[in-house]
Amino acid sequence: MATGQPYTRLIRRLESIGALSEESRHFISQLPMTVRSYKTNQDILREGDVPTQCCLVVDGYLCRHKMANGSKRQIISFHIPGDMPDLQSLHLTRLDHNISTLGPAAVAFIPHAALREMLPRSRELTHAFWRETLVDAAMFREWVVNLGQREALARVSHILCEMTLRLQAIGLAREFTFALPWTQGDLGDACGISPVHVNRVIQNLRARGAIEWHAKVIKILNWEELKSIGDFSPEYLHLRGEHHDTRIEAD
Amino acid sequence: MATGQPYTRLIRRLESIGALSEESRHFISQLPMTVRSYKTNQDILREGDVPTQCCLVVDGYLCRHKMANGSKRQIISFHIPGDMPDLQSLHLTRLDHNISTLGPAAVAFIPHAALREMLPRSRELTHAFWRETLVDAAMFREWVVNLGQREALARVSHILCEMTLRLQAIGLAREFTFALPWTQGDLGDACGISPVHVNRVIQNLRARGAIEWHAKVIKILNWEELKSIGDFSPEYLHLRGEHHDTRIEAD
DNA sequence: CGTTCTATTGACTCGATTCAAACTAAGTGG
DNA sequence: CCACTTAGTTTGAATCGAGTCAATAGAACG
Repeated sequence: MATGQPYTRLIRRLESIGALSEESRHFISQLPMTVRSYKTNQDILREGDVPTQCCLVVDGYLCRHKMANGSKRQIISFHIPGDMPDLQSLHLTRLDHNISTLGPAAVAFIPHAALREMLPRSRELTHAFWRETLVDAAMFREWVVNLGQREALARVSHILCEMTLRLQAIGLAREFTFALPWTQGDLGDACGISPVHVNRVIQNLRARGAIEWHAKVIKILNWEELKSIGDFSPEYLHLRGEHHDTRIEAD
Repeated sequence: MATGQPYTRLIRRLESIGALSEESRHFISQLPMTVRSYKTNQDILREGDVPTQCCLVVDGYLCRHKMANGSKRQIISFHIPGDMPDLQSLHLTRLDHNISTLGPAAVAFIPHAALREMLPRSRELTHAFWRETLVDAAMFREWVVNLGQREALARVSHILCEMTLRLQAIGLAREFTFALPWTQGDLGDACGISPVHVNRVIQNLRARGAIEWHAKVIKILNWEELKSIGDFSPEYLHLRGEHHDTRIEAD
């Protein structure tokens, strides 16, 4: 996994949903960034915080989560390199959820001031960043559908499908195999099911020959079946290119 | 329910999350709008559509929803006067969900062209509209928590709390009483529970003396208890003003 | 005034949770 | 490098929240 410069990650992500001009890429490469490393399950931001900088995932996985009833954790989104999980803090001062690592991760921080100075100068980048937050919202909508209307087996399959395409879009999931440092408990908190049941679901998927998952590496053995079990259609990801019926060609 | 001009609704909504200058209010009042009336359960936009205008709720309720497994409907958000449920269409060309009425409604349409011309001229309005879409996303996040971590009684209570505050914020829910043209089935599609179970939950809330609901009018009898049952905290709505522990003063 | 949609109630079933225990992998310190 | 500790995975049994099916009652509509 070549680390690359933080801004390379960001450019690649922004380009996965829309074209960027040479000028925009230059603007981004000029943004000041401070990179920091985190261990597993470390909080990066907490509910109620008032951030003065935005974070950008460079390596590893982050998640956003909220607590319900004081103790139950709901994971709201997963974030991969190139994502800016708190872009919203540019316009909403107080954070309404937590941001933490899942597994070790590297995160870059960009001061709000730098972004606020850059955006008015580039309509294309304003557009791109705004759209980034809108795609974020689109994923939440699908997450709502996932939790509200699908049973456990489909929920888990759906999330695995989403991760596959998102990782492929930034070049981190060749051949349908990728690192996934989540515990089964994490996945349960994302799907709204108990860790015990996650385990049963995963064994079901293994028995069907749909996936292989061992030592924090997952391999999708039967993409079509996983999509079908998970009732998955990729339109909501608003990725560029066609329908992504199969991403095999996206080597 | 005084109808008022469409732009009055919009200004009021935008001001419920942040201040607007005189100039901004003027810009908005100059936007071209075409108002149309709809009956109950009419589609305004469908998944896959490529809108060329944004819609603004003037009167009544809209909802956004997606289908899962081809037949199950998940309602993703409710929209009240002043909301612009497809603001995102400014930057995401293809709609990934449906927008329909719940009960009769009046909707104003604003051409994308007019908004695209206005926004670059006003940093405040770009900020305000962007923030509007971010608050939208914040409500989705809470919706995810609601579906993922709370049981049926709490889910329903939580949504009723949310509607109360949102309606109060635009002056449509004095004294904790307001019109709600949803069927129990609609509410079930929003909470991810069956219509039969919605009925049982409502009767439970009635028996506790928490609400009264009859003839499409709901009255919150015990706000504190409803909040407590629904595990409700209003921060995610990002409304202006303090903590909204009680909104009685917001006459 | 019948047609249709919505609300209500009861009985049965099922997916998922909880509790508990066993097992395995991973990490720490001596 | 092993012994100990801790975190994560796996399995089974009992229980429960919610769904489904079905039938009835009531409200709204033309």
